[in-house]
Amino acid sequence: MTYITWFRQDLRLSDNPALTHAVEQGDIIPIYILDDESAGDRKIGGASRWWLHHSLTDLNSSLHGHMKFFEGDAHEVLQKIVKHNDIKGVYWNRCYEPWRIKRDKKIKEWLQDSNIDVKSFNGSLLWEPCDKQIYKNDGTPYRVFTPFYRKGCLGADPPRQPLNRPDRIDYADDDLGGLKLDDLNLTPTIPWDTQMKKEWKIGEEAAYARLKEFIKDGLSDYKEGRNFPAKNHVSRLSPHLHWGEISPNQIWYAAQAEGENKNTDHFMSELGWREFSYSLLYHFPNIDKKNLQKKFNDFPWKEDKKKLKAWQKGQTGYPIVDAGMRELWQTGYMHNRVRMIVGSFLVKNLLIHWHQGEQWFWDCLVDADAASNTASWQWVAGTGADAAPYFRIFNPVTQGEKFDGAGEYTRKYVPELKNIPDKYLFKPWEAPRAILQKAGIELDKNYPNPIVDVKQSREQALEAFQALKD
DNA sequence: TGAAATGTTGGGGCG
DNA sequence: ACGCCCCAACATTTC
Repeated sequence: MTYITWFRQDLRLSDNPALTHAVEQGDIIPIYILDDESAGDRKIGGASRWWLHHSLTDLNSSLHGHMKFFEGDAHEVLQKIVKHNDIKGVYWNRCYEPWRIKRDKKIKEWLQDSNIDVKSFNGSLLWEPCDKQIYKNDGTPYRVFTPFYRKGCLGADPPRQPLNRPDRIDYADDDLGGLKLDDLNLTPTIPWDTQMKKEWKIGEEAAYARLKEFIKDGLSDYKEGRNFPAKNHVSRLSPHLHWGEISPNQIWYAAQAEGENKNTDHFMSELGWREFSYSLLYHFPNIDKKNLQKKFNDFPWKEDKKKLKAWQKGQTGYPIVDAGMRELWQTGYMHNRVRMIVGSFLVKNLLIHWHQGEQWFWDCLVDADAASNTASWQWVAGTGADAAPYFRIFNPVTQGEKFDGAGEYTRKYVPELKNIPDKYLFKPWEAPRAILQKAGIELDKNYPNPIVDVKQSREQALEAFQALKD
């Protein structure tokens, strides 16, 4: 009896309901399908492919090299597998991107019609968006985070306790063929991943170690510390969580075990934001393209390729913005506080459409996630559910001074400003000539002048937003 | 999970 | 001692 475990966004052995179910049935064949064909314009981005490669390497090694790799339309791939092999069942953990829901539904129906046992499980969310417990009393989904989380999530049945890793896994002899992992061509042809390699430890064991380390070093001052990008007080679990190297259930209960206080509560509510994003994507499947608040549809966004490029490359002349964008480029990650700052800058100072930012993040982030990325960009743009109000515009100078006062983070990623005094670090254009000279800075030579005036562009944005209301 | 403008308060300098 | 002004510090309002 042979059962297929189809790994997708659940690249782990512990707390994996589909895997646990499969090994209880009999011998398994673990498979992974790189399905760019069904993904439309949501093909996995560059940095994410890099992560995926290493995560699959790790998982395959935990599976003693038994993983089979495929590429192409998942439905067709599975049809071929089933045709040439005696498969009794196919199991997976659910994904929630609209294109995956559509695809998986078709596959499920076809397998049922073919009399092959098929089951899907919840392996990625604490509360699934289809759970009627987390709808409002009137039967519609929440559009505001706080009641969604407090009343909806916390009022519902608690999340599943994490499952143990299966004691033993029996592998079926198979004749599937399939590709080698390297054949999926997930790693870059030009070596832009040198720094990323140094930055991350990838895989299930590394994810769990990161969780333990965060709980030991970061959680106790999470609520305040999470705002300071130079501090080590955020979990950095997002890529592990996106790829399912660790489950939200494992994180949830590990945090809860530390006892209730403002820090654990706040950290757990951040998992709640992830749930909220998934709920929004599920109920508003166009969220990656359409403004949730329709009144923004007529907003006069600017087309400005040059400024967009300057933003992408970290050459805006605003040091905290540039530091963030360079962190992203070099490491595939950006600290949350800085994500808000660079997002606000793109949308509200450059007046460039949030789609542009979202797409850049999609390609550059190792934690790029259709739900979190689109919901968060809509949030920062003010177009989304429970969004930052349109008039909330971050001042990159003030934010830098407030959250990176000593400049440790900014100087790390913008080393050309290493020697400028703190007083001028976030506004070098205001520094007296002598100070710039002493610090070895020549504006527009080795560090740009601001590409936009924040005060003026802020007023312009407020005016444009105001016009929408009228 | 803002920022800037505006309003309020209270301490200290000073005639 | 007192009133007046200044202004920093804090609070509130507005965008």
